[in-house]
Amino acid sequence: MKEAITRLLEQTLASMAENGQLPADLTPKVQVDRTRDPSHGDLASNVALTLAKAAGKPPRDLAGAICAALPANQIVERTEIAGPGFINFFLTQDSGQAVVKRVLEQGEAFGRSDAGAGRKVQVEFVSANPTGPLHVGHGRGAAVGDSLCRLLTATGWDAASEFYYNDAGAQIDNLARSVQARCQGLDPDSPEWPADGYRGEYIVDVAKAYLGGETIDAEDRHVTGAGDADNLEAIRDFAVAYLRREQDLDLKAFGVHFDCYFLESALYADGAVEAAVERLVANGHTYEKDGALWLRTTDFGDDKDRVMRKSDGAYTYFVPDVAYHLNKWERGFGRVIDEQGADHHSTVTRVRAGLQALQAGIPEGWPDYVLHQMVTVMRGGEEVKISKRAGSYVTMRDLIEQAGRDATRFFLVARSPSSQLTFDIDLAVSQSNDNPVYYIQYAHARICSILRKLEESGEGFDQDAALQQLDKLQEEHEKAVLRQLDRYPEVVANAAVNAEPHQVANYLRDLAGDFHPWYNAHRTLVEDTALRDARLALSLAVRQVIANGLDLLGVSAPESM
RNA sequence: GGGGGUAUAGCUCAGUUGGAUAGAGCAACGGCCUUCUAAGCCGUGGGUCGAGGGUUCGAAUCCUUCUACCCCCGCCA
Repeated sequence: MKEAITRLLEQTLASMAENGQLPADLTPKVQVDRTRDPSHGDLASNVALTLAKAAGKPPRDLAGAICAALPANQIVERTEIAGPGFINFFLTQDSGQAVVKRVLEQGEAFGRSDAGAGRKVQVEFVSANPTGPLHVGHGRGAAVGDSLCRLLTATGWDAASEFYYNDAGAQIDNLARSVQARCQGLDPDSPEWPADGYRGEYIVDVAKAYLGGETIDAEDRHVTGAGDADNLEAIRDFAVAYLRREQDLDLKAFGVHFDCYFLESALYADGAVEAAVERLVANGHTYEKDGALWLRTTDFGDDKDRVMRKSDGAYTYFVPDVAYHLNKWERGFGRVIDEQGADHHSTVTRVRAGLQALQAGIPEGWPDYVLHQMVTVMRGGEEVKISKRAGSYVTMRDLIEQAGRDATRFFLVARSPSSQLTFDIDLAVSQSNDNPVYYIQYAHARICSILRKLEESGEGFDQDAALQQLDKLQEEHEKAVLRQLDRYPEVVANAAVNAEPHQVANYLRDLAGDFHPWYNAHRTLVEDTALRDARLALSLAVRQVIANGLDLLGVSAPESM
């Protein structure tokens, strides 16, 4: 609807320019906004304000001229000039009610678009090292990243989700040594405990399983514990498989699916890391110093150069990162979004610098990043410090088990990624009824309940007939719901473009907030068949949009609660 | 010291990309269930949008200077 008005205004301005009512060289940016106050109509534009100076007319006069020049159409009932020169559009009843038909006809497709035109995009998220259970921060990444994939798919992108799985490098060695120490009966306070070892209790579980000869069935690997505390290699393989399986279980419980798990070790195995290094050296962006190989990232906007190959011969993590991203580029992902915690912010410049230094034709700002700010966990009114290496933890599994999948997901996705998030466990668990997700799901369940009631009553519902009766929707509550439904496609488009799933969450809250008052004020199953049909049609539309929106967040839409 | 983020009601947070009188939930207070589900609805109170300056018809939103908090600044990831 907003677009229709925008086009109408553009036409009008173009014809005014032809008539000489406006300067011909004007390239007006037509902006149309929804009004906050219904007394200002349905939509409003500020064109008269922005063009006043160029047109050499007072804004209100110009607004009047524009209104007078507006071509005849089916959607605008009348216009008003308000305030300093806003043009307020009051839409015809038909145009406002037509959204019900669109929703019911398009069903699950309502709100989707082809803006992405089938282009490939990859979203990488979570990418936790297999050195411990997933914690709340990973949960936020999972919720945001997964929703982002759904949003991109819904807006016409060919979206693929990916988990970069770091199964090589120093932290894995560290993990193996920690498990070995536990196998040997050491605890983190003993003097022989490895430096920087993982101190968490879960390491004990891994060690017990290894010593007990347990078999681990992870998604991509099956390992049986050798039971030999001296075999560090066997311990490493077992520990990685063990923790990988734990992460699989958590992600599955969270309803998050990955199209691809990418193994860091594969980059070493197929020579991609070496090849990247050679290319960087050949391009002249490296130098040796203090026994290490450095990349001159300062040539590409970094504040200091970075070590690629340590003096012990091993590569720093960012070298495989660069090789990995080159691989993504070569796989044809013209767009890549890396969803990470803000504590990894420093890798952004570094990876981009490395990619530029490869001189592989990769655009400068590639890839995109969505960095979510840190999650603070509160329990018993106190902050719970999360430290993987120290072993203090609030795991994703705890949250899902205690607060439920839907509430946890909603909670983690409902805020702007750039905003720090306080996850109050007591609130999520003990007062879960206060969680807005139930408010939204309840609206869906209520509508389902009405339909069950309708069925019990033996009355029928003819959708085609109902769509002819939409003019019966005259209550203010109903108009509010109609206006809200009309917004949905814009919200989805906006959320996808800005990579902000929380906009969908906010919208659903608003929609439910328009539905519940209507439900309370007016019965749907009334005697008057025409009115009943009209209200049922509107209710079905609300149910559809709630289901569509919740799906974008990975949250279920229950039929009863 | 440098880089990034944030600052909006008692608390947790929105704010449609610069629009009209700044919103929601929770918390507080007062009402509403023999009616399609009360996880709901109706009403009341609550604000120097961190502070100063600037840009313009118009600023919570943009620029600038401060202040406070979070994250990063490793030959860890």
